[in-house]
Amino acid sequence: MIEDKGSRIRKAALDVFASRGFHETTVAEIARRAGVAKGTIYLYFASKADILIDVFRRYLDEVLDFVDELLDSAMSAPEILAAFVQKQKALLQQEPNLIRVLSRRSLHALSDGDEKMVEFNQYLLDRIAQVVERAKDVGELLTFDNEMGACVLLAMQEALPLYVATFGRGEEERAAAHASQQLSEFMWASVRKETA
Amino acid sequence: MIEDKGSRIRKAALDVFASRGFHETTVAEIARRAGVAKGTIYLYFASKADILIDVFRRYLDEVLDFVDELLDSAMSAPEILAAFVQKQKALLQQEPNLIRVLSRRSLHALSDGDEKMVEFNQYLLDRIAQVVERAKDVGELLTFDNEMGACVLLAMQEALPLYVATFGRGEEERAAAHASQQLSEFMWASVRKETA
Amino acid sequence: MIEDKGSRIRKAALDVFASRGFHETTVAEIARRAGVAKGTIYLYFASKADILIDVFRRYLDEVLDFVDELLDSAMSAPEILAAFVQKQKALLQQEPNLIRVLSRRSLHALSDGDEKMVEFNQYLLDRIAQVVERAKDVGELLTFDNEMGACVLLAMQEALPLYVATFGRGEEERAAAHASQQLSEFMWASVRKETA
Amino acid sequence: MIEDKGSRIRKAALDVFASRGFHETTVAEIARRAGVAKGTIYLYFASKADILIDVFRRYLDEVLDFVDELLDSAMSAPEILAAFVQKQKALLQQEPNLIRVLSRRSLHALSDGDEKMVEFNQYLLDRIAQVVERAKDVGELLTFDNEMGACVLLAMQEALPLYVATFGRGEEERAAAHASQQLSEFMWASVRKETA
DNA sequence: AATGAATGAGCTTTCATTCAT
DNA sequence: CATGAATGAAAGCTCATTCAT
Repeated sequence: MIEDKGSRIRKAALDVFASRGFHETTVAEIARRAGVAKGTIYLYFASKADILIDVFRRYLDEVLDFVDELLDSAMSAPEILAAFVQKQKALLQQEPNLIRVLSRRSLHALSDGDEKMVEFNQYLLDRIAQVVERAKDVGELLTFDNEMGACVLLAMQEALPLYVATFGRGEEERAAAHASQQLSEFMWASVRKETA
Repeated sequence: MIEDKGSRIRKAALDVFASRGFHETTVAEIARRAGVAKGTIYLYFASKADILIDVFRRYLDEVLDFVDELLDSAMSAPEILAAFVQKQKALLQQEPNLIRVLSRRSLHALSDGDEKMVEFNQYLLDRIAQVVERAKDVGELLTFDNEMGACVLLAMQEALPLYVATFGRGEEERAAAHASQQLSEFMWASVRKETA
Repeated sequence: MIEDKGSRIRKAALDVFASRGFHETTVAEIARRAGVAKGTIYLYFASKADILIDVFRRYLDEVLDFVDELLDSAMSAPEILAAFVQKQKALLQQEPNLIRVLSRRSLHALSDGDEKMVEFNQYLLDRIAQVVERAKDVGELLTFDNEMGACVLLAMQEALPLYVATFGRGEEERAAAHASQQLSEFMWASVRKETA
Repeated sequence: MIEDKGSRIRKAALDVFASRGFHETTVAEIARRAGVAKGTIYLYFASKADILIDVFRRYLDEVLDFVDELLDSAMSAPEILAAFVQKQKALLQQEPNLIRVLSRRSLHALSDGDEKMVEFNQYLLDRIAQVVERAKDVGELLTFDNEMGACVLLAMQEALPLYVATFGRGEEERAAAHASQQLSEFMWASVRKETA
């Protein structure tokens, strides 16, 4: 089964972006890794930046679709949060290099990276705010600004790669599992209403 | 009183890094903004990257010194966390562009940025873990991995610029004040032991 | 028949090196003269210095190969010396600018030029010393240190461009012919045994 | 006895030119070595190139003056040639770095190096041609073009640094003495009339 | 006379992108 | 669809020279 050429390029790009960073990666290197000619890349992507954006968009779309499903389900807020963290962990373990590219905040390496980042964050934060909103409705949560709550919950995700990079050298797999489990608890603890 | 030329360059660089990003910033632009010749920059900094590193190191040193003071004080854990957030807010409001450069995680733009970032994080996380450790000793905290706790608390800081950038457009000042107040509460909520 | 692009660049570089010198020559000028883009040069040569080294190596290889042939032949010492001079004259007339680049000792303009020059000289002097050795065996020569004899014979070659540059302005062709004929005689005179 | 500052600079420049080459030498390095400020150099020399030219001119003047004396003396041609070589050897041994700067043909590193070199050569070759002329008058020499003869004799000088650099590594002193003695003999041999 | 901070022109080299084949 | 030779804009950095002190 010959793999789709676009995917080969995306995969190759992700690998090189992860190990060298966006600016240090050359199109020639991506082409070499993907086993195609330099010119071929431009048949599938408009530019080098476009490859990165595409990777992000696909990742984001998957996360967003998942969040949509969570919202449609009958799960409780802590369950949703836990599922969210699990989903993220699963994605990152399925494509380990994604963690490095996301954690490098590679989008910022783009000249218009801020705009795209803000746009992405908008989508995601809106969805998270909805989870929070609903949880509040059933009296599970503290009183706080939903938007800020969403920001905090999203920001906490960064703890995962932060922990892996800082304390998990050499045993990334185990560290990620440990961190993700703890992260779920922290997320819930930060928003739950204190029990009487 | 004529301002120190090194500071002028640092300030100019911060401004341009903030608006264009590290790689998109040219040394010529920094020089123009600082009102000095291109060559002059190299009398004060070894390279373009060196300017960024210098900005980071100064920021980090200030934060670390402050954390050291907090640890030497007799403050309680929630007070320390609040003070920490306040300090960060103060620094960022004193130099608003710092927030953008830090949030861009510009260091990652450097080829050896990862190493420096990890090193910086090490310092900071160790200090935060100490706060956590002490609070635990006095029975204020939940049981959790100190290191992961520190990661979470540090990661949550990112919520501040995230909120400002996403929801505070046009009223950064007010947004930052609001976010920082909320952030303190979230931080404490995420680690405190539930009251019976 | 379109000329090989590498040769076009080599030729253009030789021309500009000859008129401006190595350091005063810019890659842009070479590109302009060769009718290619600046970047194209780097598809054929690793660096500006590499172009010069390549020119030298090709010249030296041709001379060395010729000397090898001479040594394999049954020619007498004076014949070999004359042939050597003739060969050099031919090369220089075939590519007049070579004379200027060689006489400028452009290799010395390279930071590691000395090492390369010494290496080149080693080859050449060893071969010349062999000619001298053989001639001595048949009793044609004065008694002297072969190595110094080789140095003198090689150094004398410089008289050719020296004469052309100093006294042959405007009639290089004729001057070179005259000088090369005289040079052969001088070379032989300097080493032959006096006839009784 | 405090040394003249101009001499200190000249000496320092000669040392650095010898070890690094003209273009690789910075004015800052010369200043450091001479123990003066960068700006001070420009009180004594018009430019970096001017230092090199000055060194050459002083060397050349000394050689030319010496040749003038030789011509005024009653010495025979071979004696003059030997004296000439001796003089050159003496100068080079008195200031060993001079040999490296001269042999590097540093003047060629100047943009207008050729013009100066030709000018210098003109002076010198004219003087040498006079020696040759006189020797011919008394029937000591072969018949040949005086100018070419002068070129050959001058070119042969290069054999001295060539020998030292190629075969005298580590024992420059001894190599120079040996080479200079042999060189005198070669010079005379190349022009003397064969004795019957 | 001496200094050295400041200047800015100028250079090599890289690499994303194009397009003729 | 695929190629890869060719392009040329762009940028960091050096360093000879100047000049206010």
